Amino acid sequence: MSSTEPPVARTDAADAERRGLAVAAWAALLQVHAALVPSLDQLLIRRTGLPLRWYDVLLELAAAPERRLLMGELGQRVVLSRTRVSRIVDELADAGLVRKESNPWDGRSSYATLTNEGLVRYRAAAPVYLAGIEREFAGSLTDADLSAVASALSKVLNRPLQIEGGPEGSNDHNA
Amino acid sequence: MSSTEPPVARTDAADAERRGLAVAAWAALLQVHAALVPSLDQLLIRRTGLPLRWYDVLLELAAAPERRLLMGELGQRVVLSRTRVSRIVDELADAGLVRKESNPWDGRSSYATLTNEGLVRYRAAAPVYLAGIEREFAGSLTDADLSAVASALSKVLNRPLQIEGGPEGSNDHNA
DNA sequence: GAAGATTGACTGTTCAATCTTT
DNA sequence: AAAGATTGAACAGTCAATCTTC
Repeated sequence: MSSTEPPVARTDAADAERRGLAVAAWAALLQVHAALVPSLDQLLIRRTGLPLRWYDVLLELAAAPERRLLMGELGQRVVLSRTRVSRIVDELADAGLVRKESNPWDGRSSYATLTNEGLVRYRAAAPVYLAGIEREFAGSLTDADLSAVASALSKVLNRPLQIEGGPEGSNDHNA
Repeated sequence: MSSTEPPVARTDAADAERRGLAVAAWAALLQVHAALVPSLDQLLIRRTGLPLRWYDVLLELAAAPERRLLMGELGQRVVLSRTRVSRIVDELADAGLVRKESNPWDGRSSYATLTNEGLVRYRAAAPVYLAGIEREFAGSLTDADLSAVASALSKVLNRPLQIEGGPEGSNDHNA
């Protein structure tokens, strides 16, 4: 197994330091997420009546070409399972913020289309959410901090999915 | 860095750019979390039988003075609600990895104590988790990236909780 | 039979009410 | 009555099975 290792072995000390750095960064990410997501969710609900899961969907629809997307496309953009998209769009349709329309060219798929009221509600919520991000997250950080975080985390995302090699079990947790 | 605020009001253009940076960093954090947490959770379950929520609790107990913590302390360290700590510790007790003991000096509170088996299982799981973090997260990043992420996100955490000023509603979402 | 989507049952989390001890 | 913790009911999210259309 020499191919994935540096040409010269790292020292144990360097390895330990590297691991400490990795854990510190990952732990901080988890804690920030755990602290801020519920807080921003509550903020949005209090001030706009929209929970975060609704906001995310409305955001994608508002940015889409005809203000509509196929359910599958929508799921990909919001990083949601098919099941969850289905359920959330149902909630939004009940609330009148989204309309479900069939696709005339392919009867299997269907569109989620933003209604006028949905657009109004989204536009009212956007500045609240942005202000929340600034207040709870970005407010503590310099522009350089923000750039560093964005660029580092983007690298993580743009990496081809790591598949674990091994005999046991399947790992299509994202299927 | 004489102050965290600019001496003169920012221009609209600078504001917009700042907001874009903040949103990009926040969005990247959410996406990394959404992609990696389920993946690491599955990895841990497949290879060690411990779900991530168990691992987090075992980690804190293993690092604690007598390998035990009051339920409340435990909740604070893992960033979990009282209810959830209670439920997870029950699961761990059923599995024999933790023991619940009463506090002789204060009958209201109770300790969660790591059992020998719990310690063994934790020690077996730790390298799996660390390797997962390196492979899925840190592997894409330089040491400088990791330091920048850890330092920036720590600033967010160490900031005194932001309380929203305003007449409406309470905001004790973390009570 | 595969793709797109939905449904029912199950697991996990949260909210409000409760119990006990201080 | 306040602090520490737990419980039951409601809610959200996931997994496997299903339905329809291609």
